[in-house]
Amino acid sequence: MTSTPGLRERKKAETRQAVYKAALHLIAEHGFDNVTVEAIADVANISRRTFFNYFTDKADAVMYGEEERHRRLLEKFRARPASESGWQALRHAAEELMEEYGEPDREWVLRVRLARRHPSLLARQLAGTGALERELAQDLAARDGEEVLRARVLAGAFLAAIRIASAVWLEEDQSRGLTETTMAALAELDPAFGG
Amino acid sequence: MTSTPGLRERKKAETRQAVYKAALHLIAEHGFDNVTVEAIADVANISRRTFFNYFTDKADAVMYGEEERHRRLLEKFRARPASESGWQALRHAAEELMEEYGEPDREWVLRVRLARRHPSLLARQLAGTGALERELAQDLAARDGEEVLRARVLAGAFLAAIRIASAVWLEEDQSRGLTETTMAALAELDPAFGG
DNA sequence: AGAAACTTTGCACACTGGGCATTAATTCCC
DNA sequence: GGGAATTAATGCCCAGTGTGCAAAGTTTCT
Repeated sequence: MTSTPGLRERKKAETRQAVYKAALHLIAEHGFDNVTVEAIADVANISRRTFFNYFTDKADAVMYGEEERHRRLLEKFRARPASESGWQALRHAAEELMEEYGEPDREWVLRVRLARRHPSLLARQLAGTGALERELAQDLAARDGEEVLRARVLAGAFLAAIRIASAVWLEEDQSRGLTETTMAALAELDPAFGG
Repeated sequence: MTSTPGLRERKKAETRQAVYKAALHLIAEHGFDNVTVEAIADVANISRRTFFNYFTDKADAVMYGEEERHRRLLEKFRARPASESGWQALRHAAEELMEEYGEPDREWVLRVRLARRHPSLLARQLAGTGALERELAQDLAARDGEEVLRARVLAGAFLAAIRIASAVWLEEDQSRGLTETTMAALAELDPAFGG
């Protein structure tokens, strides 16, 4: 796994990470509209111009963490044994993901809170989910030889469920753990896609 | 239905409509990035500054049609008899909606195509769906006395299904009609939410 | 080491979004 | 009907955005 990504690649990854963190924390503290790209670039030690080599805009930078999370989910899903149905694999992957990060991943909480309050962040978040939906659907179709339509509905419903579980947990009901709430949301779909 | 909305209100509605159509058609023809707000305002016979009194940005203007569609869906859903389950009411509302506009509502097709190609439009579209999801969930919870979590998952899965059906129909498979495809997508969820 | 490949940066520029003050239109009420 | 009050449209201004381009700086390859 730790082959040679090359110095260049490594530096790029570090910079991207630095910009993301700068964006997230600055914006969490001062509000989306009160932070300029320049301020973010500053904290990340790059020029304003370079910021735009990494991200298309502020929203993109703040929501980069979601992308990473999506990549992890996809990896975990793909690593599930072929004996599981697509739906089971998704459920297990989601479970693993939440165990991997601590229950409340602090950065994730920040992102979700910000998205809740700022339309352009919400939009970015949902757009990212849309991309993930397609990838999952493609894999699902390959895995079970499902119909395209069913595979996409399955992926879409799955992502809707985990997104909603997060929202409900975060803003309404933390009496249960996040994992528990998520599993409960997914359970609602079991009858349709097979437990 | 044609009570007195007042001249002022009527004019505002007309202007909004004019701006929306100008935005949609200009952008459909020249591409999102090749149309300035000024150009849109120009066609709609208002000043650039006034444009921003109606919409926050270009994406907002182009996607206004979706908002209207959402309002219609919500109305139809609310008008369904209380004897139907929430899920049934949603299905019937969706069916009615598609009958009301012609099978392929030309503006809708334009919007979906544009959204497919331009990230910021896609984001806007999905954000709009998110808002609708909340409203539906609230109504659903009131209707059946469902759990909040279940109501939201139901609404989320429903919207995912119709969105996906549209996408699949539009870009992959027009051998069936759009309505048929949508109903097929919803049918995948029947086992979870009751036919 | 030196050439090739790639990245960062500064600069310029058209466009954006919104605050503020002014002008124009509609509504309200006598 | 007409003048005051409300609300919308506009122009001006300005900080901020996103991107093309070319120069300068790094890393990679041999």
